[in-house]
Amino acid sequence: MSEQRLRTNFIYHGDCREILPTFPDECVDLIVTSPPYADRRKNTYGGVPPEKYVEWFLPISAELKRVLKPTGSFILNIKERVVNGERGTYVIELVLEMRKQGWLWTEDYCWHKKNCYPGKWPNRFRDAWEHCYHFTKQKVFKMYQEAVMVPMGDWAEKRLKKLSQTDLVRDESRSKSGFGKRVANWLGREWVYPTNVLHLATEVSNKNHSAVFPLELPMWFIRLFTQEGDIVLDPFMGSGTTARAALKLGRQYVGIELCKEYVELANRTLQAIQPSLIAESQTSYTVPKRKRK
Amino acid sequence: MSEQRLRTNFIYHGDCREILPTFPDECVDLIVTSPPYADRRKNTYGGVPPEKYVEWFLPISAELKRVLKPTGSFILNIKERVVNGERGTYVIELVLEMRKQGWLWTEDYCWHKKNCYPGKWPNRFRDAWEHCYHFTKQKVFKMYQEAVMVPMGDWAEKRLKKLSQTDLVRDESRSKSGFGKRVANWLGREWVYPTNVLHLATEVSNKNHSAVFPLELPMWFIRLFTQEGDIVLDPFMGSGTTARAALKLGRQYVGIELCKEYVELANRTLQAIQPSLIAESQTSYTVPKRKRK
DNA sequence: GTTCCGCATGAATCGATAG
DNA sequence: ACTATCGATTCATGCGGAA
Repeated sequence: MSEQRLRTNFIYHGDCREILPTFPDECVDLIVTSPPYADRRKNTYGGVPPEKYVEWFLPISAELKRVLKPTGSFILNIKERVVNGERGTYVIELVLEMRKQGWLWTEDYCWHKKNCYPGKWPNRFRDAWEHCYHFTKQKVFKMYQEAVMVPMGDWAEKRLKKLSQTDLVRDESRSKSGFGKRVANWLGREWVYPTNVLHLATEVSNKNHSAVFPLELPMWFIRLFTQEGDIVLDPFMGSGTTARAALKLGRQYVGIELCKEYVELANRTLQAIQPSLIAESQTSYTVPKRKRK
Repeated sequence: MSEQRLRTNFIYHGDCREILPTFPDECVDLIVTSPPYADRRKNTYGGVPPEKYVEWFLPISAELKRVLKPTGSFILNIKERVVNGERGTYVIELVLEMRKQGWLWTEDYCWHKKNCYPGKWPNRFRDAWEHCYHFTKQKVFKMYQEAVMVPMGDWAEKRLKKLSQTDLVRDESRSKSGFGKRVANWLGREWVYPTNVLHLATEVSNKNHSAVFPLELPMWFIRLFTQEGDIVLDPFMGSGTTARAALKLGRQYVGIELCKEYVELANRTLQAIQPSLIAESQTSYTVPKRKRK
């Protein structure tokens, strides 16, 4: 390719292993994704077996590292699948290998799924949590902690209800810098910082798509690691949850999705939210390779 | 040693690397422990640095595997320390190495610490969860799921308060098997199985000694993996929480603790709970090596 | 006896300072 | 430069004393 280009507010249709190399270096502020788990979603992705998972993912994480800005963050939502009665080790092996690639494993956020998948087994209970690994390129990165402050007391329970009613689009469109801090001041000391455990219910919504993560999950990380106008990438977009979250928060999204039906579904959903933004995506900027400073 | 012997309802004073080899093969039903985290508790333990942690622990886990019954379980409570701005990898490396030893990594329970340590940093939030790795020797092991059933509705929130007030000593001394189910019948309420996420607050009360994990934590696993009279081992006993939990639930405990003050503290606490049992420990059985059936 | 408030106390982590 | 120590930050909990 002669030059690398990034379309924002756009969903690429294709394999991220082929699409990502067409992106410029250091062009996105945040990556949030939930890749297909080992052996899952066989219909849509090759159904990577657990023993091949690390090998399959490493070239992708290398590209992700290239396209992420130095101060950016990469949130990887993943969980060890049960393989033959044991938790698979591919996830922790992946973490070790990504560190060898130069990623810093900064944190492991715990997503507690309040309503987890039902079932009963003789040797385990229902799995109600997943990792959200936080990788960065540098020890110093952008983090806007005030944007996710929560009411004093029971963050776990109360946050969701308050959030899903008011906090979504409107509050974000005011003056941005120091937004959270100002709220904190207004309310006195009623607001505290959250912990690294997120309590969110999965969305039971669409039947055709496997239940992926709830809108609140990418929203939380987008608030935490980006400012308005920043670019959020999801290389395994699925039905477009990350894009929806970015749009609602006034950020730009970039999605990649292999399955055409998902691309179309996501585009329809996004169009319904903000038609104008989607139209703009046709005119997004290009970045010549090696010309960047 | 000519014969290997196990004292139950007894706390050994010494290094578990030396004590464990004096135990017979396959003599305990459950191991629950929270070893000193890398570089923590320097005063009482050697303060194993992160890079030596795996090497230090592996001989211990090998002995633990030897003394555990084939149908038994090993619960390892541990958390990755932040080392130089990154999460340390010694924990996940340990998991990989223990599998090479023959352990099966059956599950990773998540302990959500409702009251985590305070603090504010530019790159992370407060750490509010820890691993409780569940290792077994076989794919089929003993698990009494009914013993930890919880009332339908909000297990997370309600369980703790109810438990800590009544559920402790008295309820345990009735007939044990099918405990949860029977209660369900009595009360005519809906009981469900829990998930693999435990919501428990740490105990801040004890002043002299670091609070380690709350009594509820070992109690939950002891209910889940043992029956009355079974033997529970904690090779890093600390102030005796695991022993207290075992005693309250009518199980036998075996503790090992390096620090003499902890041994004495634990013995005082246990004596206060049930003097007769402790006295009995002087007459516990011995098991000649190779003579067991 | 309740309820309410103040206070000490953590298996923490970072950044600055000192050796 | 690299390591060891110390101060600052922060909040859920359970206690004791007070209303």
